[in-house]
Amino acid sequence: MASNGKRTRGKQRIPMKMIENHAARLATFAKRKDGIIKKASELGELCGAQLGVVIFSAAGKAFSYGCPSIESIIHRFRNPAAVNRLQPMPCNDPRRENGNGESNDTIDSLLAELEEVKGKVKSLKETISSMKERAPANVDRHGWWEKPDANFQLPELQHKAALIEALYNDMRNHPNCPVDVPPLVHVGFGPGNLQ
Amino acid sequence: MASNGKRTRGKQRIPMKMIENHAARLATFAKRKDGIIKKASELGELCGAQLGVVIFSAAGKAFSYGCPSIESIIHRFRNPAAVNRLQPMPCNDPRRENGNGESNDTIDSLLAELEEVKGKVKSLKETISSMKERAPANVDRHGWWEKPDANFQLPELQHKAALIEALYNDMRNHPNCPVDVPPLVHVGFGPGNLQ
DNA sequence: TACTCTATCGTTAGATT
DNA sequence: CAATCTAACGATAGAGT
Repeated sequence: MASNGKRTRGKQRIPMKMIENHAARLATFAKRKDGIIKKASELGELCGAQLGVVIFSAAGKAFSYGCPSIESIIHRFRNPAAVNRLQPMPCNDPRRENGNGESNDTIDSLLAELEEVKGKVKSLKETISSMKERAPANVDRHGWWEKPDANFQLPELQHKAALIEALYNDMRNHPNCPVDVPPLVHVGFGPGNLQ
Repeated sequence: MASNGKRTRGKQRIPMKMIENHAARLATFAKRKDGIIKKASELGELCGAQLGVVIFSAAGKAFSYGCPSIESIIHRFRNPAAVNRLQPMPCNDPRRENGNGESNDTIDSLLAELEEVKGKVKSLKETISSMKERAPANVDRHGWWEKPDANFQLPELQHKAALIEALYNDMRNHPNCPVDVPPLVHVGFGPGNLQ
């Protein structure tokens, strides 16, 4: 606890040199490795760039990220002549066989690919989390945007209705929305009804 | 100039999809490419990690960063055995089991784990697909369940409204729903209006 | 076109669990 | 230890030059 009233001191500036404390160095490595890989995936998505990142921890563990794949990036980097034939993997490339353009012939590359796929799992989970942001837990047994199933009870229906109303009102109040859209009538679902 | 008194609007959130505007895409590419390379150099410096980044712009120009060099990173990634001699192998590293670095048991278990994680990726992608099932592409720039942003135009709003109406009707017709819930009035959004 | 300037957003250091 | 939580710091979208 900081000496002032705040719960933490927040992010602090650190000198740009090897972090001496072992635990702090490992923690920073894990966070920043994830941060770089996220930035890399965003650059690929936003700008249509192809790029790859390979990171070895101080302990020697390999991590990688590649768009469309780390192997394709290394191959392209090594073969500038092939630069203009980027999107599809060349048909005569032996690595085509596993469909991902990646050769699996060393344990290191397997470990790296494993980390890469685990990273995908993480980012997919983050995607799902952001999709669910408007969804309180009790409505989230399946996902509030789905058709309610037979087990839905009234409180859940009311909650779901409130979320749908919020979406509808987002629409109604949108600047490009025609002015005469009426408010949503919510008899039977409003907080004052059928409690 | 922003409509309020401020000189700029500051950094604004942008959707994580290909930036349509060509100039904006180039500007973002240049900034973010530099940002990633800076982050990479910091990770090397702070944590003693070895890492490399290779980036191809959409136009095909290559950029790279490596610590200690991009070539050494690619070489190490491709030739784990050679580099592993330079650093002590961690005691819990599966590669220790076999002096030649290629235990079939290890490879088999890695392959199995890889398949397992790939299966997770597949099921997560299916989850996301089912979440998006009601979302036609033109409304899906962010995800129709999100609040519409300022760029939404009328046709998208109409489409979004139709989807919200469908949800509302799922509610109304649900067996546990009170019978007196009125139909959603959709003047201004229905297919016959404001086309 | 590339550089500068701000305000805001996303990242992350440090503490806690 | 890995995950979570804050608040501060650093990266950057958009506008201007």
